[in-house]
Amino acid sequence: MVSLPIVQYEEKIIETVERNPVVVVIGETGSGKSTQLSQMLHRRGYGKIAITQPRRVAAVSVARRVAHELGVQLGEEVGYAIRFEDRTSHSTRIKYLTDGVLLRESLANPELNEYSVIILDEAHERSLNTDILMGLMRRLVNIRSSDLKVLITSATLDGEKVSKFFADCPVLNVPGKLYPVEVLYSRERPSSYLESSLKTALDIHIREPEGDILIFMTGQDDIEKLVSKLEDKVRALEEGSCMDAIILPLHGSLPPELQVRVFSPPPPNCRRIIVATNIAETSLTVDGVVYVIDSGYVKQRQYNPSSGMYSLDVVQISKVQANQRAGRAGRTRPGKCYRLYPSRIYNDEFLDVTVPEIQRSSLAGSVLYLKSLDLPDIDILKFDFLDPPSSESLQDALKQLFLIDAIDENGAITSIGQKMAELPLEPSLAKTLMEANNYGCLYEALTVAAMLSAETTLLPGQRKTEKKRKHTISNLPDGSGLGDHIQLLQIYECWDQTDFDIGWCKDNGLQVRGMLFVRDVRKQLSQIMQKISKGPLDVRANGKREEFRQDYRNLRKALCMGYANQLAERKMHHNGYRTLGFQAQVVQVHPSSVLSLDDLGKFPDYVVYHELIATPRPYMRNVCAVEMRWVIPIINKLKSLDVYKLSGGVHHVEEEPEKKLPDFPKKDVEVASTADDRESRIQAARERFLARKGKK
DNA sequence: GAGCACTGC
Repeated sequence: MVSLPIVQYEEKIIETVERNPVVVVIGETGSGKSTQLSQMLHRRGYGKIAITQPRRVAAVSVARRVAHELGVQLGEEVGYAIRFEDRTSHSTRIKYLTDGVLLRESLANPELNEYSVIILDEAHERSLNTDILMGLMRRLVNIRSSDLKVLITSATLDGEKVSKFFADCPVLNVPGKLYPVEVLYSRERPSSYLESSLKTALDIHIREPEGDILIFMTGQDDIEKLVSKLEDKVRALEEGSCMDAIILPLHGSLPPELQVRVFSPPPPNCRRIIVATNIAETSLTVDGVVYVIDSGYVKQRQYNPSSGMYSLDVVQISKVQANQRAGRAGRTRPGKCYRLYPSRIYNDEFLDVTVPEIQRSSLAGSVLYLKSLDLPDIDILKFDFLDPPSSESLQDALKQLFLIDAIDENGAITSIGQKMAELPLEPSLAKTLMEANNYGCLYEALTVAAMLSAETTLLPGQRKTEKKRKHTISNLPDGSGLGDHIQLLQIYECWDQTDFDIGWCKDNGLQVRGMLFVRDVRKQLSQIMQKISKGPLDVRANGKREEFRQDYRNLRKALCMGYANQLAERKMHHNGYRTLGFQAQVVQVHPSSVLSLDDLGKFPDYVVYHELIATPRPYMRNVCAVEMRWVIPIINKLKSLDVYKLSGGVHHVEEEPEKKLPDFPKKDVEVASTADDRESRIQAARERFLARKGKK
């Protein structure tokens, strides 16, 4: 422990913290910042210390290590708090928590008086929650100037910017403990990064001394292709010409038991070649890696506020990401990083920092959260944060919130909106629960909301062999033809009837972890509903359920009210739909949907959808049939909407258009926002094209 | 008739 670089800087750090309310600490990998900063401040007698982490596992493992170093029982002086699990007590002085948990805490106590020190760790990852916390911290240090210290840890390329945001606070540099990594660039960008990765990996395997190889690819498809090509080539090598090799895929939808294979060391005289997504960038650390191959690409989910549509695009990584990837080669000894792009691309085209999540997500939930905090001294609409989102994105959020009565026509939060903010759900689902409580179907709505919260983790990732699973398995219910929400409800109820039998999940191809998560979420939502609901609460299944089962009318009505901004109307003579938002989109029901056709081969006239996804064709994922008479009042409300009033009478569009993408190295950023959008769409299309070419 | 980077309250 004494060998950690940060220990030598203790005096300097303490001195700087004593003199300044905010300090930025640049601590590279291996500096020990996550475990040591809190202990230093604790030793100097500061009161309760909160340290946020973007990931649950990190909060738990770092807390465990600190407790061990201090020789105390975990949960006593040192503890952690993550969703569903609070291991702290009255004696806790050092508390590790996920940034989401700290946001929840500040909902109950906006001044966070409990803490003397708040450390936002890994701020350079720019998670949505960390960005919001940074905005709140800027306000908090003014209000609690005498008794609060804030530390923010970040990466080299971002430090000055964060410092500027906090009134030019001091920046301390703490070196990391990485071995040198030699970076090698390609002369030009390869026409196929898959082939290029293959060739580079084989070259390393044949020529270079022992040490594992880590290859960064963009997704499961490419990983599987590369793994099988590598296996062929390695098998074809002449026996005895070089050491053996095992090839391991690593990505998020791999079942956990296959993921952990990368943690067991290879047999002697054998090299491991790990082909991974960016899960290996931060979430999982593979020991023994000496060579890194970096394609320079990543798959990124982005939200388009003008269409309300998500897309998953292959985009170039940022410099911070490239350096993080390279660093994975130098953890145990000096290593090499092969970048499959020229240094010119790195210098001129890569952004310094990954585009923050706040500029890539729908902000309905965040805006509702901030409004519910009721901070008179902060202008939410200016989003006075490190990288403000576009005004278009904010207006989209306001419109959504207005349509579900979370805010009134002047943009002020309503009492129902206040309650919705308490629920750890996106606003549309929170509203669905509130409506369901009125219609006597909260019991079912809780299940639907919980199932949707876990949706992506329910089905296992081996889709090659089980492609048509959803349709071919007959034992799973089909939503009675009414749509995917109803199916999700029915699936959970089947599981409930087996007394939550693990074997039942396995038999039906459902991820056990995912289903257990659903049960936890459901319980949590139920408890919060009990807390915030003053009137009678219908959380237990009671009699009269049978007639309800027929068509789930009330539940579908509640969903319709909750998803008021996610409605679609079928086109006259075919099964395409037109969304009823502000910019009508022509979309299709996703082919995986269980929504059924009527006798004439037609889908229902109206549906609500959980999300729009461009893949690249536009689809509605998770749809539910609703009735026209429920939809009409919503359409009328749509007509009455006045965005100008919602935004508090301020024209934000004209205000600061150049702030939209502050970090793009493009010189011609001062174009109108529509042209700007077009530009980025063209850019995205170009990258998709390149990525497709790479796959061939 | 078709597809899914990674987190998290």
